[in-house]
This record gives sequence, C-alpha cells and structure tokens, in this order.
Amino acid sequence: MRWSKTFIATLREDPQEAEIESHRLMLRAGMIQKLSAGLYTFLPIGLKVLRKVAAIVRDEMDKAGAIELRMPILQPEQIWEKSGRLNLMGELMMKTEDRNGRRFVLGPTHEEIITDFVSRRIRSYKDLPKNFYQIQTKFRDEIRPRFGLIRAKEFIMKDGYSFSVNEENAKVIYKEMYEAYGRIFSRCGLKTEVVEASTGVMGGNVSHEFMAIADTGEDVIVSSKGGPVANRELAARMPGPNPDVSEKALKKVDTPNLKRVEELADFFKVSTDAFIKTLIYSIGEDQTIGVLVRGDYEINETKLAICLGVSQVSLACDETIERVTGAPVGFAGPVGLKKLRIIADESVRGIKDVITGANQVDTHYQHVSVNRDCEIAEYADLAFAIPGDVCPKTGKELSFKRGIEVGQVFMLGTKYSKSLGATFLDENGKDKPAVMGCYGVGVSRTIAAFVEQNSDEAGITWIPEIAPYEFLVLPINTNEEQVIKVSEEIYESLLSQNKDVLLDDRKESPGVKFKDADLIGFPVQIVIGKRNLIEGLVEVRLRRTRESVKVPLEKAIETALQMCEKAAKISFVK
RNA sequence: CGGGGCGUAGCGCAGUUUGGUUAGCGCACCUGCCUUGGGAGCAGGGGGUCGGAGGUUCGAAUCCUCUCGCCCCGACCA
Repeated sequence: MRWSKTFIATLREDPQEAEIESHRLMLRAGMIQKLSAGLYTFLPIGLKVLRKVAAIVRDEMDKAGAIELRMPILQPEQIWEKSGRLNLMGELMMKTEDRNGRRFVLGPTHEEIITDFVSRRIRSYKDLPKNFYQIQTKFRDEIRPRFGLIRAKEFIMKDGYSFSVNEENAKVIYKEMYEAYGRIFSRCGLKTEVVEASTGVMGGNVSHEFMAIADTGEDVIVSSKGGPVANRELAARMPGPNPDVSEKALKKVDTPNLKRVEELADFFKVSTDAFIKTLIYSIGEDQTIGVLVRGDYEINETKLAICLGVSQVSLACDETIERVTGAPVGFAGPVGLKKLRIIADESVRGIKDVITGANQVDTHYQHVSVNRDCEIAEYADLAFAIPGDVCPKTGKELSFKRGIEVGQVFMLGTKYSKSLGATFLDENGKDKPAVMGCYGVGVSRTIAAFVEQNSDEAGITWIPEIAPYEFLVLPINTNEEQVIKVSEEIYESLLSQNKDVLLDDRKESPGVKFKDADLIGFPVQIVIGKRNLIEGLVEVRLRRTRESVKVPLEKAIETALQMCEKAAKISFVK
C-alpha cells in the first residue's frame, strides 16, 4: 500500500480527552476516531490491526475445533425473559423497539440466541459436542464508558459457546479453550495472567479470566507466592489477628450526624480499624441479614452471595434498616441486634475495644468487645483483600497488581440449556439438557491492552503479527530521482513476496515522516536517503529496539526480512 | 445517578472575572517560492451561527435561565 492511496491521519498534539497511554496513542496514530462517548470509528490502520487480531483468534479457534457462525445483533426481548436475564442484566442492555412496538435488545452477549439455535437444530447425542463462535460487535450500556477501546458502548468480541453431552466432556472443551486463549494472547504479544474469576451474570460455577497486566487496568489481581491467583472479587484472604488489648466498659457516646467511618474516626481520633461496620443486606424477597466487617475493610458482595448460596445480594433500603435496627441509616451495630441473623467477616473475630453503631439515632457504642457484647454465630471471609492480608492456603502475604480483562472462560452447566430447552436424546433415548461453556475475547480491547503494554515516548511498538503494516519503506529525499527509484524497487520487491508493506510516498520533510513512522510504530522501517545511497547503502531499522543497520542496497530486502523475524521474537513489555 | 471540570476554526488553547470596534494565537489546511536525515523557512490566503434555545441590555463569547454534549472522581460502604 502507498501512503498516498490509503488514509492515515496522525495528530501532532495529544487529544484532550485521552487519559491513558493506549487511548492517547491510538487517537494520535490515527487508528480510531471518537464519535461519542464509548463509540469509535476504526480508521484504515486501526481496522487493519483489528483484522489481524481477529485472524489470530479465528485461526486458534478453528484449530481448537470451534465452528464459526454469525447470529443477529438485534434480538427480541422475550428470549431474555425466558432465560431470566432481562432483569439481571438490567440497565446494561441497550434496548429499542420496532415500528409495531415490539421490543428488542442489542446483544451484549449471545448465550440466549445460541442456546435457542441449538435447541432447534440439535436432537441427538450424536450431534454433540459442538462448539460455536462468532466475531461480532457487542453493545453494552456501560455506567461509564472510558479509556477509549477499553470500556466502550460498542466493541468487537469473539464469543463462543460449547455444548456437551456431559460435564466431563464440557471440562475437556473448557480446557481446550483455555489453552487456545493462552496461545491467542501470546501470539498477540500480550503479557497476561490467568486468574480465578467470578461468574457474575453469566452464571455457572467455574471461570477464569485472562488479564493483560497493566497499571491502568480496572481489575485487581490478587496472588501470593505459590498460592492461587484470583480476581479481587473472588480472592480468598485472611486478615491478620486483632490486637489483644484490654477490655473496657461499654459506653454510649453521642455522635450527632456522624455516620461514615471516616467521619467517626476523625471524631474519636482513632484509625478506621477500630470500628465494626454493620451493613444490612436484603436477600431475595423478604430475608434480611446483618453483615459485620472491620472498619478498614469493604464487604465483597460476590463473596457474601456465594457464602449465602444466593445469586445476588443488595443493601437493604432505608425503611428496612430502620425497621430491623430501630435506628436510621448510619447507626446500626451488632450489640443487642438479637432478632437478626448476623454473619461476620473474619476481621471481626475476637476484636476488642472497638466502636459500633448503637441502633439508636446519633449514638455509637465505644469499647465494644465482640465476644463479650455480641452474639455472632457465623464467621466467613466476606471482605475484599487489602495489603497486609495473607492467603489462607499458603499463609503468605498477598500481593496485588492491576490488569485489563481481555478474555474470560466459563463453565455454564445447564442453566441456559434448561431454561431455553437445548436438550438432546442420549443413547438410552432419554432427554437431557446440554452442558454448556462460554468463552469470550475482547478483540478491540486486546488491541488497546497491547498498546498499553507496548509503547515508548515516540509511540506504539507493534510486533509484526498485529502491526498495521510489517514494513515501512521510507524515502527521505523525495526530490531525488534515485531515492524514489530505489524506494519503489524495494517496495515492489516486498509486495511481490506478499509482504505487508507500506510506502511513504508523501512529499513531506524527513522529520514528519520519521515522527509518523515511530508514532504509528511500523516494526521494520527501511530508510532510503540520498546520503547513504551515494555509498550504495540503505538503512534498516527495528522499531522496538531502536536498533539500526546500514546495509548494501542489494541486501536491503534480506536484512529487512531478518529484522522482521527478529521483531517477532522480541518480547518487550514495559 | 451524585460530585467536580470543560464546550470558542480540523486539533491544542487565550479571551469570559470587569458586556463595547471587524473574536485572537499556535499547529493543521490552500497558493507560491525555498528547503530535504528527526514535526523547516518566507510571503499570501481560506476557514467561526463562540455547543444549542430563550432572556437581560443601546450592545452578549462575556450576565441570567433552561438544555445538550464531553472529560474526571465516586456510586447504596452505614
């Protein structure tokens, strides 16, 4: 491709809206253009990268035995009612209706649709297992779209769904997908870690997330030496023991309008770990429960829900809190809260001399000792891990890092096949629901994650496999006939070998061309200049390492190809 | 949804506090000359309903009201 024949529009200045590196560089390099919050146009070179990543995904999926198809983005709302997810997904779904008032959603994921499809087309155990996938635009009405392609309203996703005759085979496919995912991200040049993950609105029992390690990531990965690696939502943790202080007599203190732990800590001049927070949760229609946690921890609702064996928990409304505690919101406490089921986080075990709400307006108790003053029957790990906590399995201190979720795999069981009737007849003629798995790759997000991990002060540092072009032929003295001639020859020669090459045929000054080349980040750059050409030399550069060699003209292609191979092998992660 | 910030040329910004000629600057863009190893130089030029609507005023980018959009932080944390 010639620069003049495609459309490449770089920006000289940082766009004001871009907060993180990947967003900034993708805008500046002219890969994407914002239409509106969370909505982006892929410009030609952005699209080219997208296609390359999609091709890798396709290749690995096909090799792993998955079958590509394509399902509608526009989906009738009823099918989501049928699976029970219309309410569960709630506001996350973009909704619309047709001229007759029939209600539709724009697919945020396709479990319902694929399961419906399978229910219509698969009858026998002989047709199974099957593993379908598609690469398609997905829509999610995010609370707050941000960071460019990382959290968008509309994004490209590979979603796959497997159907097995039994749990055992479902596990086999799950493992195959898990391994294929590892290969996909490694071929895309991403440094990822696999973490145990919560199944969230998808349901099912086992799930792993593929996290691209990045400080700007929105997810927190918790691990310890030799122990499990898990998403913060799921990571088991054990708080350090509470200090063995002497008990003091319980005392009521007036705390007018002081509700938040931070405000109270200020008032009592103690740190936040000298409190017990009491949260009132509603479970299902009519159950209410009190949950205790030390003041410096936060309740992890995922853990709480798992502990209670329910799919969701939510904080009780103000009226409920008043009814069960006898005090307005902000003054709940475990002392004397006898009628309510109480469950406490491990951080509360044996704690002495702390402050809690007194179940009375504008009042708190001081010098509470749980074993003396409260009746707590149940303890569990219910809070998010914080630095200083240890892994319950290894006893080692937990460490934390951030990641961008680029893929997730789930074992779904029969949740969807049962509700949507995806059943088959087994060898004995018995009707059984298929055992499902589902597997997602954020294709557009993968690109952003790559840029997040692979850039320097000049721009993006692509690996050849997903670069917009592998080779850039860069003539710098555009009014020298010989320079043009040689550049054209090198360009044509690479083209004739089916290489992915771009010729910068613009009549721009050298500085402009070099800056653009490095900003977009073409992995191998062949620079043809008058000065070197007099000595019969051209320069071949490797973007990632900034290394550069001058070689005789006749060796240019050979050297460029070698450089490209080398570029593919360099793992260069910030 | 709550809080904060911002909308002035394609991009980045000044001007708004204290209303007053024809709304500026840099980059980009167009024409010509010149230049060619790291975002050159000179000369000339085009481009704005100052996010939108309404109001106050002799007069509004500037003041008031409403509204739309964008960015950041936080989202039941007792």
